[in-house]
Amino acid sequence: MYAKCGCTEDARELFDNTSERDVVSWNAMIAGYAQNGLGKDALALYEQMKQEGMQPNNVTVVFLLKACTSLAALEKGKQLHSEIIKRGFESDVVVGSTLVNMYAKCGCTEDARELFDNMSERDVVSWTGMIAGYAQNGLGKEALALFEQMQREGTKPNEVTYTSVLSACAHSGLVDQGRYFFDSMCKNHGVTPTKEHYACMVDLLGRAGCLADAELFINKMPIQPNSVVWMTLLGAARNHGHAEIGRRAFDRVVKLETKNAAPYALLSNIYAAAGKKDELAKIRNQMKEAGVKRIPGCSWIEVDNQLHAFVVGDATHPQSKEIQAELDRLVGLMKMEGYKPNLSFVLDDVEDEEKENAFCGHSEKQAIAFGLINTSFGTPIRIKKNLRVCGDCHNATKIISKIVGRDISVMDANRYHHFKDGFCSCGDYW
DNA sequence: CTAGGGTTAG
Repeated sequence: MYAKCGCTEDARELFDNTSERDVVSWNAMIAGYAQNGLGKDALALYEQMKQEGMQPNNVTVVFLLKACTSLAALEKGKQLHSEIIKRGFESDVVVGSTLVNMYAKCGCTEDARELFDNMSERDVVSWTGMIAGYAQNGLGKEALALFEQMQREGTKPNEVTYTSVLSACAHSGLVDQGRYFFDSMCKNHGVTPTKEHYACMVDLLGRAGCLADAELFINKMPIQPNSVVWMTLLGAARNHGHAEIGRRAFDRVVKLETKNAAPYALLSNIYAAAGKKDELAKIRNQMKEAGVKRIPGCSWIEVDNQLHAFVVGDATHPQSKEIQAELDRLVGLMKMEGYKPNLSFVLDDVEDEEKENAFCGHSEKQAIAFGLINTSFGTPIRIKKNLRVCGDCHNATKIISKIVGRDISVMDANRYHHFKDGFCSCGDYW
């Protein structure tokens, strides 16, 4: 009960003081960790569980898999998979769906699909999970093909399925298909669009650069648009450098979410990219007046399977020299590419205030510019390409993608992005 | 024989 409410510490105390613990108590505690973003603790507790001779059941492994998914701990997930086979939990629909999800979210869509095809039983959740897996990895066509197959085989899509389908269209630039599915969902399948569906449509239109359409779409919504919808538009305005629409979306978000720093960061990005220093300063002031605090930015970069994290302002890390060398190399590449540094690109002699400005519009290039310092980062997340950049990373990704001449994948504190053909697919990753 | 799986945004 405590664990479900997010009070994992209280739950743990109670758990530790319970003399007779059965599988259900262990499951509840592991679930508490896994569902509150404490994947590592969940996995650690499982080690303890095994040491104490307690046998996991099919419910235990579902939570453990969820922990692996949130940590993108693919190797651990694979170990669990073999344990699932050994213990005979494989045929459980829920376990199967969770496994498929784990593989897909770790970027292994092919493995996920093979598992999915071999499942003895599939329900609407299994189908939706696999479709979402494709969507999150930018495989829009595969997602839509599976959606067709699902219907052919007689499973009726529900509102979550449609959310995944629309997200697949958005992440793959399938604008017309997305519009079609949105319409047919209402007319032919009796699914009333929710705010999630509207957010997907705004994302779809916004990503494709149809910002005016996206704004019009919001203004015609029959339900009250929430902050997520406006944030989606603001994000799209940032990505396409549209200051006017960005400003309008920003004003809406700030009214709905007074303490969120994200809209300030996004609007700052727009103004910084457009060189509007006056506007940038105004936003900073407005943020101060509203008492909104910036969450320190953290960016990661992976080069040849080595993952490094960067935190603004931390110059004391022992590995800072090696990282600095790697950053210098990347900066050199950028310059060769004819990239023109803006704002405070030059690291050593920036004023503190400039740093603040840039931090407001924190982006990877600015992170690099500040010589943000590495802290080595535990388990590298599996990725097919050997270079990754993370952070509030849109601009940086474009640049670095161009430099290395191929698609790259990106992560920030919460999301995994894969850039392909100018579109970015995002999924939860952290 | 209860628990457990899929969705949106930056």
